[in-house]
Amino acid sequence: MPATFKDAAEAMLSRARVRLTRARIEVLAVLLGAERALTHHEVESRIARSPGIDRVTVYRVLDWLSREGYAHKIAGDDRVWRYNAAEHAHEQAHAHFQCARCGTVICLEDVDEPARVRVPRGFVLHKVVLTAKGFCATCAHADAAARRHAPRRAAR
Amino acid sequence: MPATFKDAAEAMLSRARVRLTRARIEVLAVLLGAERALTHHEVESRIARSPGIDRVTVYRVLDWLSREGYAHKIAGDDRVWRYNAAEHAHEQAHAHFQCARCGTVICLEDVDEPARVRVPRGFVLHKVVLTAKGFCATCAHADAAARRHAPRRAAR
DNA sequence: CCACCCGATGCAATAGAGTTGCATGTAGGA
DNA sequence: TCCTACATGCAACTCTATTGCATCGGGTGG
Repeated sequence: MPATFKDAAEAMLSRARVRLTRARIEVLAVLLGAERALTHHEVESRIARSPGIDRVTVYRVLDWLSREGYAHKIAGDDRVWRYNAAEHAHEQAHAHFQCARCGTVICLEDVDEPARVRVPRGFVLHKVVLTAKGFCATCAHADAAARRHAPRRAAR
Repeated sequence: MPATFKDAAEAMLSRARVRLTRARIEVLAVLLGAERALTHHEVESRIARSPGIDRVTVYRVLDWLSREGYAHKIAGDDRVWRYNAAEHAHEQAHAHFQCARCGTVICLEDVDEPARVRVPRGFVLHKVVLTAKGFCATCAHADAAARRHAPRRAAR
């Protein structure tokens, strides 16, 4: 992890009323340096080197980052939270791709439009989330290979 | 739970190569009689009366129902699976509303269009899921009331 | 109509993500 | 520099869901 991410993280967090702690800087730096959304576990292991920050602290920092708007908290189909740095404040058409095989989550950029949604009477709509599901490149290859060896057994 | 749901469940499951067991009928009947997606826990307690079916069996039956296409398995933000009977085989623009306060999930009918999504090279897109987030009617009321009493403290 | 077989079930133990309570440490303002 | 509110470490805990294994039973072949 280049020092630049740590610097960037520090710069992002340098605001009044925000406590600049090592844990926050390190975690945000990890998120900034990631090419995809990371799970708590992944964040933890990418911090590993250096004195080490407690599991629980990482949970709390991730939670704090998402509450404060520095990160997005994404629920996957595997019941695991994933986080990514909220670089571009894409408030509107927010979309993610989720691999049905390995769980990988990435942010999608090319999204046409949010699509209008009507909710029942009395309900309040806050936002609409688009989730694309399928296989990531790695898993698409693996799946294709598996099918070649056992063409009868389709990969669910 | 009217007997009609149980009958309907039994009719749906009466197919060759499908074992018609009490657990499957009861669980599917519960889903058919539900006005919204139910958690495993809710399904279990709605079955409660009558001899009682094991927790694990309910898990396995729900899983089986979703694998066989009789139900949809929905991942919520609270790390709890919710299931609803797959009455109309809405393969395309599938949309759910999810309450950010109580977790309630319902199926949405009024959805404009699936919205085109482009995925990175090598990725395979299976389907696009629309998730609307906000407050259900009950929680919208509760939130409004809470704001009146403590207007400074916005609901998260 | 009955016996047999494979899939379904019950029960207990286990897995794994995330949370909470409490004592201690520390960032940052006065 | 001192103080205080907030952040952290540690351990115990919650909760949903899964797995192993012995037993049961639905439904089909004979």
